[in-house]
Amino acid sequence: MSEQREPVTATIVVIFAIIDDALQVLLVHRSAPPEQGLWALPGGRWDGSTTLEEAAAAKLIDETGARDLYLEQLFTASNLDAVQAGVAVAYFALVDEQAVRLRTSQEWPPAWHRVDALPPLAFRNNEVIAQAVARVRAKLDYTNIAFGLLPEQFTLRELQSAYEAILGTALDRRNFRKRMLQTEVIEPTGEVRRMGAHRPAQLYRFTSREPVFL
Amino acid sequence: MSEQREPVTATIVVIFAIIDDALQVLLVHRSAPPEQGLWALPGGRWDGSTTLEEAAAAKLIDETGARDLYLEQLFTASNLDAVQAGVAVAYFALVDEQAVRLRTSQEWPPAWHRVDALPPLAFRNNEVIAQAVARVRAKLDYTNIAFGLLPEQFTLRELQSAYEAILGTALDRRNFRKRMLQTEVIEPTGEVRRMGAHRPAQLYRFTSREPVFL
DNA sequence: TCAAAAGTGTTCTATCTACACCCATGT
DNA sequence: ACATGGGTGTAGATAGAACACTTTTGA
Repeated sequence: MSEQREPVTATIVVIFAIIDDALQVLLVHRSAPPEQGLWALPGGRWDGSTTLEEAAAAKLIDETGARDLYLEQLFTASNLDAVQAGVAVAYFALVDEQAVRLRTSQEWPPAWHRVDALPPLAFRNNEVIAQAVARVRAKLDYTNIAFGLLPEQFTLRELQSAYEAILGTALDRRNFRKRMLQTEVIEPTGEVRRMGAHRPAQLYRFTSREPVFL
Repeated sequence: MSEQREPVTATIVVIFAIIDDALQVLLVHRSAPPEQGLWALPGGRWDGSTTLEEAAAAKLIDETGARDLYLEQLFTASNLDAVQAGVAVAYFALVDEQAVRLRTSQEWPPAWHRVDALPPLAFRNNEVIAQAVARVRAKLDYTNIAFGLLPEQFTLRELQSAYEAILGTALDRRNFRKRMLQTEVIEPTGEVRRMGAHRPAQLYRFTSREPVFL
């Protein structure tokens, strides 16, 4: 019998933001083997000194500089890379791009990539991202998770653009407004935003910034 | 700095069956510390020589003797027990009670317990089971996963009883039949079952025994 | 006064819910 | 013939989808 090393545990995080009216994901450049030179999801070894969720949150804050973000576990995969036995616990996160400050020190800094135009990815990160996108799309329908993607105050148009970017389909303005208000996902703040030569837009906030099922 | 041991990885399985018109879960008795004497979900260390899913499936077959079962990953928890750092990857499974042969050799053999009347459980297995029940309930509505709980052929009444046992609510016979047939989840086999002094019941099968979304 | 985005209601359609009677069989 | 569970259709309510014009502003 050969000596068995204990399998390693890692966390990886799919970080989403809406940028240029598109759903984008944060990728880092691998500067060392394995899979050197490819883009990959941020992640790292877990040493057991925190909970998994705390480790994922720490990674997220490390990459984005932002706090109070939406973070949810996706699934756990074994043997994502063939180098050594282990599990990777995948999370996904939703961040407001305006609250993010990426690290820029390295030669290849982390960068946003549209989910519909991903570069070649390390390991099987394509599948992880695909699952994450599917989960977010599904949850848009029956939860308020969009709060993770938007600032404290926003116009209905901005909220609808976020939905459309994620779902990849156009939505009817009137029906969208009706649903958001009837389900009490959002409420008007009373303030308006003046932007350009047209009627000012009412500003809204999420009635709750905790996850809520509709 | 203290020496860090690599965190351990374990799989645990919530095995469901419909027994006596109730949703029941398979528990094993802990004969050694920690949590000695309590009931717990079956599970064990993962050594990395297989995929996680294979390890969970092996545990399931080991406990039930049945194959071709429905198995799905639930979530991964860290630090479920306080003894050593580690992660537990939880799965849930749906089995047809008629296909199960439990091990009976031990003094305290594995046993079925109704999910609405669980004994004191080791670790935080209550939470794991609660999550599994919630997942199964939700998926009954928009998938065909009930195929995991039923034999090849069954009457509509048996299928409905399974749904009612899981959801904990009564369903309308006519609407239930309509939905099952319209969505093509099941189809009549042409055979009937004679049971007692009344009209024989048509037998049905699932149109697919692979997971399908409706 | 014009351009540009914000704001607003109604009709139609599809889906879900509620509900009661006849049918086939064994004893 | 009777008791038992199996089988079936319709009407009302609800939720979702489609759709066009008026308002407010800055230039």
